[in-house]
Amino acid sequence: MTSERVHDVLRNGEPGSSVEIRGWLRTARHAKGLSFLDVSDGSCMNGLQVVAPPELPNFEREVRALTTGCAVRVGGELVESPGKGQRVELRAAEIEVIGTTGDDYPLQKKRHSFEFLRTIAHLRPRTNTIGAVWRVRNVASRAIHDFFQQRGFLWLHAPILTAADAEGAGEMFELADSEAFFGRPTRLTVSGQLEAEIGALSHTHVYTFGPTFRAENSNTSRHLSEFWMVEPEMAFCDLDGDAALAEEFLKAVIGTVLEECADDMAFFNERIEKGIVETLEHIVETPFERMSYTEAVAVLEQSGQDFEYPVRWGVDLQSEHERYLTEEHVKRPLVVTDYPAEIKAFYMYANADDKTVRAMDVLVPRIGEIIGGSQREHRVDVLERRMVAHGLDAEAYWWYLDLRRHGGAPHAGFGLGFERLIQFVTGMANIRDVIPFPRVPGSVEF
RNA sequence: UCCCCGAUAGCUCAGCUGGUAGAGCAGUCGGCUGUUAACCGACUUGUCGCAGGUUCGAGUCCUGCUCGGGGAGCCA
Repeated sequence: MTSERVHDVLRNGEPGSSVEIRGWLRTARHAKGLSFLDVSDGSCMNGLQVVAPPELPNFEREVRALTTGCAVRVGGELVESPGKGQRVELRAAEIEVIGTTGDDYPLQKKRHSFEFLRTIAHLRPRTNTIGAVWRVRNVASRAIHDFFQQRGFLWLHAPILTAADAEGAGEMFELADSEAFFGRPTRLTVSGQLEAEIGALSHTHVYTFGPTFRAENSNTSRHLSEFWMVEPEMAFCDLDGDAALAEEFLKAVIGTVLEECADDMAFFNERIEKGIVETLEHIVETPFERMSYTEAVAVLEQSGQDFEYPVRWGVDLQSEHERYLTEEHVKRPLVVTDYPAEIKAFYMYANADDKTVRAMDVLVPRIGEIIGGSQREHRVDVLERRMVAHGLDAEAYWWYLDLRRHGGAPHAGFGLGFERLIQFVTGMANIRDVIPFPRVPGSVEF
C-alpha cells in the first residue's frame, strides 16, 4: 500500500476504502479507550482525524504517548465520521511511530506570536498560518508562470551575480574578492530588468521570476534583503500596454489563488484579515483606476487632509499619500502614471513636455506600491543625456546603449515584489512571515 | 538610519503609588468509550533581556547596551 496525501483523502476518500497516510500530529486527544489524532502532511489546511482503538498492539505503550509534533504512519479503513467537523476519518488498524518529539517541542495548540515563530523558522511551516502561506505562495508562483506562458512570454533566467552598479534601486551586496575572481567588482542583482530588456528585444515578450537582493538598511514590515521579483518586459509596447498587462496580471493571479486556495483563503479571511476575500473578489471584478501623477497631486492638494509631508508637484508621493489615494479616494487599486523625471530612474521614457517620464506605480490598499514600471527610453541620444544627468558612467552601460543602436524599439515592463503580492493576498501584516526564510538586516539564521 | 513602544516560566500574558513572583496553555503523572484549541485532578517550571546606578529594599525608578515590534525614509 502506498501512502496517500491527506488532501486527497479528505476530498475524494471513499468510506470503506483502505487508506494509509503519513504526517505529523497537530494534536492528540487521548481518552481511556480511544485516542484521536489530528494528522497533517502539509497538503491542505485541515488534518485527517485518526481514531485509534485500544486493540492496537502498541496502543498503551506508544499511541497513548503521542503528542503534538510526532511523525506517524497510519493505515486503516476510512469511515464516515460520526463527529462534527469532518466528513471522513481514518479508523486505524496500524500506527507506526516514525518520529517522537522531545518534551520541549515548542509548538503548542494555542496560537503563537509571529515574532516567536520567526525564531523557530524550521518548525513554523507546521502551523496553520505559515503552512497556508507556503501553499498560497506555491499556487501564486504557478499562476504567474501560467499567466505569462499562456500569453507567449518567455521565462528569462536573469543572472544573480552582476557587474552592474545600482540603478538607483538601493544599496547592493558586494561579493568579497570578486575583483580578483571576475576582474571587477561584482554584486548581487537588485533587478533583472536590464537583462529582461535584452530578452524583449529578441524574443518580444519575456519575464523574469527570481530572487533579488537589497543591502538597504530597511527595517519595516514591507522590506526584505532577499526577495523574489517578477519582471515582464515587452517590445513594441508603450505605457498603456504596460498598465493593461499589470492589471490583467494581478487579477489573474489573485483570481487563481481565490479559486485554488479556497480553504487557506477562508482561514486568512477568518483569522488574519477579516474581509480579505471580499476585497480580493472586488479587485478581480472591477477595473483599476488610472490617474496621472499631476492629477494625483491635485487630488491630494484638494483633499483637505492634514498630511505629515505636504504635497506639491515635483515631490515623490509618500506612503500616506499613496494610501489616501488608493484607500480613501478611489477605494481600489490605482495606477498612477507620468511622474516627474527628477524623481524617477534614468531609463524611463521622457515625455514631450520635457518634465515627466512614462512611469507607473500600481497602488493597492494597505500595501501601497505593489508594482512599479515604465516605458523604457529607447532613443539613444535621450538616454545618454539622462545617464549623464543621473551621474552614471555611460561606459559601464555600453551594452545597454548598444542594444538601442541596433534594432532599438519601444518597450515597456514592470516589476512586482512577489512577497508584497503574497502579503496583499493573505492579509499577513509582516513580510517576514510570507517568505519561508526571511533575510533582513541582522538576521539570516535559517 | 530616524521616531515611538516593548523584553517576567517552553508559549501567551498579569504583576497597582518600589516591600522579595503569578495565571492559562504546554510538559509529566493520574482519570474519562467519540474528541474537535477536548475535559477533570495533581505536579514541575524563573539569573524578571544584559551591565551599571538611585534606595534600607528594584520585576517596578534612572542611564547605557542588546534583541524584538510599530511607524518613517529608501524601495518592490
